[in-house]
Order: sequence, then structure tokens, then C-alpha cells
Amino acid sequence: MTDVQTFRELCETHGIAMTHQRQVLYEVMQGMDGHPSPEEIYAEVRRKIPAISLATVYKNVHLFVESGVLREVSLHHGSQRVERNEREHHHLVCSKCKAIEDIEPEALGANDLLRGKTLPGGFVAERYSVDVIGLCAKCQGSGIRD
Amino acid sequence: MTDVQTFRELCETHGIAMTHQRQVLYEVMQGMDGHPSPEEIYAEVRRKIPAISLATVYKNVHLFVESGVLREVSLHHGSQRVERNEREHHHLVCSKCKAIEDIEPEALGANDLLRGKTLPGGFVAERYSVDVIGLCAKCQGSGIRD
DNA sequence: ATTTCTGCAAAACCTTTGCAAGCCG
DNA sequence: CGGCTTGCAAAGGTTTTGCAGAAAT
Repeated sequence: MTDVQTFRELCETHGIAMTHQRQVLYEVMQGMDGHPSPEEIYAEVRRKIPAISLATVYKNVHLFVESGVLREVSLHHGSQRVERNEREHHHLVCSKCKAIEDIEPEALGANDLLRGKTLPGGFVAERYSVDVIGLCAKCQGSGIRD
Repeated sequence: MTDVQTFRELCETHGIAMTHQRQVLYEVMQGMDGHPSPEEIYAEVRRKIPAISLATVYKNVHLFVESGVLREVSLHHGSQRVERNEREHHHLVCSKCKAIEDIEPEALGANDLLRGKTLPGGFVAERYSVDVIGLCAKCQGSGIRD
């Protein structure tokens, strides 16, 4: 399977216990391509540990996202966020407080991203949106982790 | 306030009725900067129509997103989606079926986006993620709107 | 007059939390 | 052992739905 040693080290690094559930979750997640939801991960893990709880999956998905083993496809802010559909712009998203700031394409050098590009699979682009993930000024002072 | 005529036309274009609630919602949304959630929009609209229902706000935010008046800050997939944190890559997101395909930075020309950039407000970038929104091959054949 | 919309309340999700029992170190 | 984890069930938050009355075309 996926190197157990790596996983043990990962747990030690993050000061968490190495449990059977976490070991299997880790393996399953490493083996899943695409962009699974917690429910999908749950379904997969259940084939190996039928008695596992969905809550355990959630808790550990969190843990893995925090430690960088997994990452969120798009940061979710608890609820939907909308904006006026006017000028083209991008976003600075704080990974700690989830604040969203706008940033102009010019300030990012992201003006020509799609110019003349042919995208794979015959995908036809309408627009693109860049999320820069990082720490806003306010969140830099405090510790690295929340 | 904001051109009532434009709004009436918008309603006609989309074959929906022009109601007082929609008119006010439209005005309020046009006036809101930032990235409000439905609850925040609700709070704002309530100052003008105290009896409005949150369900009405949800229904109309939907409608406005579909018609392009508003857009979602990050496409919502109903639940959280995660992915392995390995190679850097970006996403092609189909605005119709919401499918997510990975795309390599090289294929986008998005390799140097943050190289040497100073971001406003002292924001410190950790990484960035590009979503190209458009239509996947499967969804191009059918009509433009779902 | 008919169709569409609103407001309400209930339901449906998705995610988090509290707690007793169990496992890890 | 002592502390962290698990599973369960209940709670929390967000979004959707059904329906009767009201409004729009």
C-alpha cells in the first residue's frame, strides 16, 4: 500500500495519533483522483471499514486539509457568495479568516491567460477567475495555524 | 434609482415577471460591493421591504446568477470538494454541468503569475488557483442555457 | 383569467458538536 | 493511566420545497 512510514511521520509531524481509521482514510484519499466530496470519501472508506462514522471522515478531512495533505478545490465560506457581474477581476482569499479582496487583472499579470490558447478536450472558455490563496495583513501577525 | 427601464427589459428578456421585490433586490444588489451572502443581501433588502422572505431572496439570487446579473464568487458544488495536494494545477469548470477537469499550469500559460509580484494590502500569497469557466465538450451541443 | 411570484413553515442537506466508550502512546 | 479519537445522535447552519394567497401580464 502507500508507504505506512510516510504516514506515521506525517502524524508525528502534526502531533496527532496514528489510528487505523486515519491510515485507511489516507490511503483511500491518495488513491482517489478527481474532486471527491466528504460523502464520496466516506463511501469509499466504508468498503474497508464499514463501521466508520461520517463524522470521523469530516474530522479527518479537516485535519488533512489543515496539514496540507489535501486541499479544498475552492475555499468555502460557509455560504454562497455572489458579486456583480461587471468588470473582470480576481480574488485574494485569506486562508485563515476567509476574507475576499478583489484584485485587478493588471495587478496580477493575468491579462493574457487565455489569449489564443486551445484548451484540452474541446473546452470552450467563457472567462477565467484567479484565486490567490494566502494570508491577509490581519492574519499574518498571529500564529501560522488557527 | 437604478434605471427601472433596464430592469424591466432584463425581466422581459428572461421572460420573468417584474415584481416589486425583484426591482428592489436588483437595486440593492447593484449597490452592494464586496461578496455578499444571501443572508447579507436579505438583511439589506429588509430595510426596504421588511416583510420580504429569505426564500424569495434565495429564489431571486438564483435567477440573477442564471441570467448573468450576478455571478458566484466560487462555483458551489453543493458540498466541499477536496483533491490531493500534489502537483500544481488548475481547473476547467463547466458552467452548465459543473464538471471539473484538471489542467496543467503550462497548458494555461499560468506559470509565472505570482513571480515577483507585490500584492496590495500586504497580502502574502501561498498559492493561486485558476478556474476557467466555460462549456465542456458535452455541453456545447445543447442549447446555451440549461 | 391565467400564469407567475411571494411568504410561510417544513423539509432537506451538509457539517459540526457533545459525550461516553475505546484506543494510542 | 491520561489524552486524543471514535461513533453515535443530536444540533446548527444553509438552502430548497410545497402550498395558499397575492400580484403580474
